[in-house]
Amino acid sequence: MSTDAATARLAFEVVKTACSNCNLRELCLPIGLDPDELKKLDELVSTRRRLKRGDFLYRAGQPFESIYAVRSGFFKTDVMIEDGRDQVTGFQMAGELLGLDGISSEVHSCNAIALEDSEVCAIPFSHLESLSRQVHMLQHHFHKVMSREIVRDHGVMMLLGTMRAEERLAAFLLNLSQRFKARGYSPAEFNLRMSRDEIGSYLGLKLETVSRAFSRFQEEGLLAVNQRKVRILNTAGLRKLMTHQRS
Amino acid sequence: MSTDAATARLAFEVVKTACSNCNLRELCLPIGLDPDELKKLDELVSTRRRLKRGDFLYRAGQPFESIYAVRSGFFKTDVMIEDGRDQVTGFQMAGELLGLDGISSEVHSCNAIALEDSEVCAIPFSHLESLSRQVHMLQHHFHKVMSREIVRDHGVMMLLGTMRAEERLAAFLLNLSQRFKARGYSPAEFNLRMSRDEIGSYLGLKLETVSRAFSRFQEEGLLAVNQRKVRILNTAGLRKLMTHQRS
DNA sequence: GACCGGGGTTGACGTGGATCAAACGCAGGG
DNA sequence: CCCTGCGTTTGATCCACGTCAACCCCGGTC
Repeated sequence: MSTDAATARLAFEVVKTACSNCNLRELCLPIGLDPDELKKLDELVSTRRRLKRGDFLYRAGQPFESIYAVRSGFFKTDVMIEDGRDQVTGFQMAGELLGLDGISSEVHSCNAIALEDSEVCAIPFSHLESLSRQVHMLQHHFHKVMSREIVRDHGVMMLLGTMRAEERLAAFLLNLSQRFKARGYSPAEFNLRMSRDEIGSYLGLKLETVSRAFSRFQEEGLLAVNQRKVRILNTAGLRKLMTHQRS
Repeated sequence: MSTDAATARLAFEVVKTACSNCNLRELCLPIGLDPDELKKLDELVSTRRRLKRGDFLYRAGQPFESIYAVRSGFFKTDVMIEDGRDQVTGFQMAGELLGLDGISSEVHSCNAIALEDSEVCAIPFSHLESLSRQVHMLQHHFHKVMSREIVRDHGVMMLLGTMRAEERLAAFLLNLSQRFKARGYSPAEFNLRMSRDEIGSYLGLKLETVSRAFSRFQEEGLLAVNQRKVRILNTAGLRKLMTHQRS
């Protein structure tokens, strides 16, 4: 490879991947960093990966090296046990991190799969650790992100352990809505990137139950559904349903 | 307070709380630290707290300042929603950390309650962050601990989302057994520190269902139960049951 | 030793969601 | 244009677990 070509390619990538001009920086790792610190982070986040719908970002069992920030697109993560049963553990959208599960054993413990054409920034974990030794804000923010993931998981445990089908779906939809909103999209109208089956797996329900709950919400005027297109008509109604004491 | 008395008390506490001579150090934060680094950690872990059965270590909503290492005893953590439903999110025993959920919002997001008389080491979080900027192994190990918590939560999601009652209980008992074993206790015979109701809350089941599952295991010769005393008679049988394809 | 209370067990019955099955609708391909 | 296939919807039936209720067991108290 000629030096010129290499330089050009490099320059191109650096511009493209710079956290400092990424419009997700307020949602992603760089929160609260000053321009100087941001520049250091830019150096760290050097590689990008494009994935097509259905591609695996990583698989359970593969060695862990990097965590990934979703730059665009949509992912799911799932875990599997020997007998073939699997559980979707989360859906990730722009600005969210993937791969934190791999730190503990240096091997990924779940699969991460693109639900639509997507792009991620790879962040070599050892570099992240060494940079976060220098940049306090980065260190602290990274800890917050991991902690937030734990809190989120507790919420899912609550949902799976104590809520009934319609409450689960309502909670799920409100959560999606709020995350779309945080990214500047309409909180009321969006396209689901996942199938009924994937929603069911996440919520601990069968796809038929998910479908029926959607139909019921529609009958009750809470939302309009057509395949994967969802429009929320009554947010308060959903929220009320979610916290509704059983009978 | 006289200087002598203060010194004496201090010396006493330092000895008592020193990670360097704690027999849990291979299970807890100090893993892999050299003697020099251990000494720094000793300085950090300055305060201990004793709790009686039923005491709250912290409550949801309280400001987060420290994480806690269980030195002896047994805890549960739970989250609650407005309508009063609650979900036990975990049980913690010696060497395990409590409070990681509080990092994300600087407020605890769950309750931590002692299930028996217990003792914890408080680790001021800001100090931990600054020490882990100096001691790479500590930093790395702390990240592993947080990640392990995430992986554990995914396991619970799997359990709640896809397993049936007896599979859940089997998984729960095997997990406890393995953790007792790691601490030098018998993996086959132990006392449950939690009630049927608390087990049920953790496993997403009602207490009657838990009780029935225990009885069934006993009938099948998998274990001997008497109130909270459990003896596992057939580990392989439990393990097989756990992964048993439904139908 | 009688009483009491809280956790645990067991039984009878009800029900929410799983399962099984059929049909629909939309996208892609010939 | 029709055919094909997959994801979704809807209906009928089933069953695992929840609910309700009685009873038991054990430890603590007077």
